[in-house]
Amino acid sequence: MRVLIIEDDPLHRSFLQEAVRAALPECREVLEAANGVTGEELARSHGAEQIILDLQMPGRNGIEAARSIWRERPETRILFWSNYSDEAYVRGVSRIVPDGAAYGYVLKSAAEERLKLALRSIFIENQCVIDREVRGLQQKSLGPNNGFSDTEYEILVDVALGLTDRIIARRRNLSLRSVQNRLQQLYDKLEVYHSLGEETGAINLRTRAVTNALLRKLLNYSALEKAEAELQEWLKQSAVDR
Amino acid sequence: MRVLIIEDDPLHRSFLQEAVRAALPECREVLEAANGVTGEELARSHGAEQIILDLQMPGRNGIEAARSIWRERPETRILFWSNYSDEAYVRGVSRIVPDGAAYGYVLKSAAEERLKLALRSIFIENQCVIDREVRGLQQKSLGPNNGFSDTEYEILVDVALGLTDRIIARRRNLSLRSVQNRLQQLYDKLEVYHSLGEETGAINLRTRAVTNALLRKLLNYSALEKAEAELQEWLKQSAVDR
DNA sequence: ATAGATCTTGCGGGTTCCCGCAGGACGCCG
DNA sequence: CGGCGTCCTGCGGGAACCCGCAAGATCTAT
Repeated sequence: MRVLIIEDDPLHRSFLQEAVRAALPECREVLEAANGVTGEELARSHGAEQIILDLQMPGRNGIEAARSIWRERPETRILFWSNYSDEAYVRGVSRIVPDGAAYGYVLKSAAEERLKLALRSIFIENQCVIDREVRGLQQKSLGPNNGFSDTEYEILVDVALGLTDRIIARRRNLSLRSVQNRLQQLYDKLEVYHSLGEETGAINLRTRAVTNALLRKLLNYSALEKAEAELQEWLKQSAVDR
Repeated sequence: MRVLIIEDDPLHRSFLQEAVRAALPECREVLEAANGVTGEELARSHGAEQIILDLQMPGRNGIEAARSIWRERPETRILFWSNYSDEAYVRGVSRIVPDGAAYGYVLKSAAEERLKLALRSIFIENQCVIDREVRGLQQKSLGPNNGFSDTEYEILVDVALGLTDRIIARRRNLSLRSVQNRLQQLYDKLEVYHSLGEETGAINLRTRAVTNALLRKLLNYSALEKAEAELQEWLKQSAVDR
């Protein structure tokens, strides 16, 4: 067996190296990469089947790397190893995991023992291991009760990117009014109205919705970065269409 | 000599412990805290005069901790030890450092040797040590040429918090039109107009300004968090006034 | 199949935003 | 002192936003 570690922090990298050697004695080689780009290259050139992946890295982040790795070999087993359980990350991961793939999500704050257990479960038993805390988020956020549906999330992102209602309508193939309806749902769910004092009209709903989403970690830097890239792509595309 | 380490990541904590012991043999005791709150308590109860402080921590973050520590004992020597050189952090630190205080800002990605040198310079020689990269940011961002003046930054924050022009005017003691003038400067400096395709009117200037600021790390989570707290404070205050 | 819930769309209006224009206040310098 | 640049301020108008109302469309369930 061979394991690839993609992690930018050298301390965490050597810690992972250590943990892998201890938990997986059958592992005969451990590769290391310090960022997303070289990580992908290594994964491709060595045909890595077991990967430990940090989500937050400068440049190409973990989610992008995972997506392109899984696109080539969906059976790759990936353990996400992250500092945070931001809803933006959790959502991003859920969105890209292929059907039936074995993966894991363990927080860096977890005890070393948990990490080792997760390593064996995923890489040997081929089972999913999701940190309890992350699991809770998944259920809450993906259930339609309290959380945000995919379409609502799309609109939220569009608003955050600074698109006009009209452009959002064009991009998502909706009428202007429908976009505004969805916006109202958003304002409701994000509790934009109560976020300031009771001064009516004291608030710009649009930007406040975005910062509320940021404050509750529904959005974060890497989500914005990714969304921005997709938007630029779409802009090029739609310029051609017209 | 006694050194206090405030850092949430256990790996980095023990690494710092090690580095301090190696670089400062005259240090007879090293205290550790895993978050801002207990860090402040330890600093107070032990009268710590040398502190190594992580900026990004859950809950009470490094900037808040530093501010309250420096408020009590401005002669405390603090080494900021951070993953990032976001302009938001750099600006936040510059804003709170007392006159003549010795402090340092070293990135976690720096070589171990740099860290040790910085430790000696700050804690023994009482000299400031600012990472080159951070230094560059400081000069660029605080000079009025290319960067943002304090008043512009204030307005940017207010916009990000979702305040209306009218409320911003009231908060900053300006007329409505002045606020809007400043907004136009902001849109200009943040290059809001060119951030999308040349489609005129395709863009909501207000929210786009915020995300542009986020994307270039002029704002980040902890800056928003802090600004939100100050806003709530002001809301209470102004409710009393009225 | 019929009723009810949910989603979409159009219309209309009140409000806020964005900004050009122009007048006034203040400091600087020859 | 008279010009000049910079900032603050008011006015006005076009555009975008927020949202109540109401008529279709779609889907579900009994």
